[in-house]
Amino acid sequence: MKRLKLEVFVKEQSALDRICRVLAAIPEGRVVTYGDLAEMAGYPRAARLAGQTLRKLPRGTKLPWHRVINAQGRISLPEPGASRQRKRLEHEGITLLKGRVDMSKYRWRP
DNA sequence: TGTTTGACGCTCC
DNA sequence: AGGAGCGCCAAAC
Repeated sequence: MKRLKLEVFVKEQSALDRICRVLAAIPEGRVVTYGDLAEMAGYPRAARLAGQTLRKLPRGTKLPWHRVINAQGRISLPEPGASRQRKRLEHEGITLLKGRVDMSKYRWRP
């Protein structure tokens, strides 16, 4: 908890909290970029923070971490994670041509 | 308190 | 199309 000047108390939220909440809202069969994820979580221009945060997720998480790819439509996660991600994406009907997702088709923007 | 670190992104060329 | 260079920014040291 952090006390602000206006005598108001606000619950402090970590980037992990905020990013996880946005992450959970991404619909099946759609993707977002790291930049999108960060921005939607309230951290504009902090794309790297999104990646740094996803990296901390436990292996067994139910959150759709695999729906986050880079702005070029490519998987950024190094192997062996990349294979797991590609498999999960294809399982949701997201096709990768030449290792790339068609962003004009699958990118989710509320 | 200052530096380093990336599952990044954008602009050249 | 694809790579080099540089900017970005909260976390982790």
